Amino acid sequence: MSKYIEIANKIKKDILEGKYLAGQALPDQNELSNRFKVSRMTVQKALNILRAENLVYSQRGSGTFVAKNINLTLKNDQSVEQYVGTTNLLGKDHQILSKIIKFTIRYPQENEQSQLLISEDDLVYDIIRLRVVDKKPYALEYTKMPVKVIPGINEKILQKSIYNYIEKELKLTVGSAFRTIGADKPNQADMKYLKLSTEDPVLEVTQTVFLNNNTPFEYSTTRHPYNFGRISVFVKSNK
Amino acid sequence: MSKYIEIANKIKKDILEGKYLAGQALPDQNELSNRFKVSRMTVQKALNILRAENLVYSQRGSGTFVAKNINLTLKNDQSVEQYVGTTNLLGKDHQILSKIIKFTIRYPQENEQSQLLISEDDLVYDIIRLRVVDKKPYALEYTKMPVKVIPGINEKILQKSIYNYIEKELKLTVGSAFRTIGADKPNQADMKYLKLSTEDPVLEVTQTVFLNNNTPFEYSTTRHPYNFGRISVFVKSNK
DNA sequence: AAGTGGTCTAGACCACGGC
DNA sequence: CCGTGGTCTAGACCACTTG
Repeated sequence: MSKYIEIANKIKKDILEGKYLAGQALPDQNELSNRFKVSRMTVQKALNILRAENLVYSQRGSGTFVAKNINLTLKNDQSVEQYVGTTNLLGKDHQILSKIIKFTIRYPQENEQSQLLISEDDLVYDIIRLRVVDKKPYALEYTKMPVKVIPGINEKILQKSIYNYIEKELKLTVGSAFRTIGADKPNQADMKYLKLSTEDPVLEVTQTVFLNNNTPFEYSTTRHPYNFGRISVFVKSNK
Repeated sequence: MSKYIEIANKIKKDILEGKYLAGQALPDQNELSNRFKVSRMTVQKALNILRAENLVYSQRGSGTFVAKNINLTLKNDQSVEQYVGTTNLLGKDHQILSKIIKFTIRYPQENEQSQLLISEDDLVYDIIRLRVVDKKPYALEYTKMPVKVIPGINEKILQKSIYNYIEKELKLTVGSAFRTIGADKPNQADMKYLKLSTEDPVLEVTQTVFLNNNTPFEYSTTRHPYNFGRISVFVKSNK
């Protein structure tokens, strides 16, 4: 592992253990470069990571300080990956089942072609799954994936986790996701599978998910019962 | 301005102008450092910016390539700041009005103290505003702000934009925000002010917003009619 | 004035991909 | 093998804050 990542992790550990308290200054960069026996540039690369994670912030002429709101930042650590992979999100304490409502392979529609950057000849999986957590309906998922990017999907995989298959079996890495979130009235399918009445709102998340190399591999819409929980997002200004 | 930012902007401009097409390789780092007459480290700092913005991605041994999905990335450029400031979000083409439903100053509740990192003696504004866009109710906003961080709020400011006041008058910079998003049934106030019926869902966004130096200055809940639009988020994996 | 972080250099070595 | 990006150095200068 690179030095700067190790240093970032050490400092991070110190912060989480309370060695440096919220709002306090870290040792200055010269001190850190002496302590870790590296050049100052390397220290700065380490601090860059912590700054990007919002654990610390720096003020020229003054110092580098532990963020005043580390607690929130920690919540966010989960939520960056949160929506990518329902199975991972919920941990081991819960019983997660998937009922496959539809599973076919077909040619893509126009909007699917443009979202997944594929041509009309490239086949896509068309998947509808009901996700059930602790015997309560949790989400109704409409997923499209290009076969050539994610080969070998079958019912057995769909019953477990597509994301585990992608990362563990295909050895691909999930990179980023573009999501839009909205509220909606329940439709017929929602009421049937999520067991909602006409007055129960639905939280809908539509996303395109990309691999590390920027290839889109999933275009999906997920509809949740309104009281399933909330979606967390941490947004950094780019100024 | 620093060299690496100027270089990042130049390359960005080239990409946006289509000089380098989606998926194509950029000139390699040595070439760029010759072309811009800077060291390779400086080129790399420039590329770091573009990578963070998801405009390009690099593959060791192979090259640096323009992202295949620049279009989405551009949408995201708006949405990073999207929820911070309704007025800015919607641009000049629309008529935006704010009706002040409540505006008082009081001592904070416990959850407000912990969200805003203030003590029980620090006063907060307690603001409720109805936001109206093109004569249609757009949002019902419940805002709490610490008086000592954002001094001088008055009704005139509330009728326009709090964020303009913070950035232009107080010369403070908005840094980041932590948001949670959920769907809910409408309550009495929603139905009255947003003109909803009992079957119309509400999209609720609760957020804590921070200044550049990590000081929280806003803790708010905003409730939108379900068909007002959607919230966009771009999420990068941190692996 | 002293101490802090931010930028920049010129060169080195390494890890990886593709030929 | 060569060309690519990734890391790292030792030192320099600058910008800013604080006493």
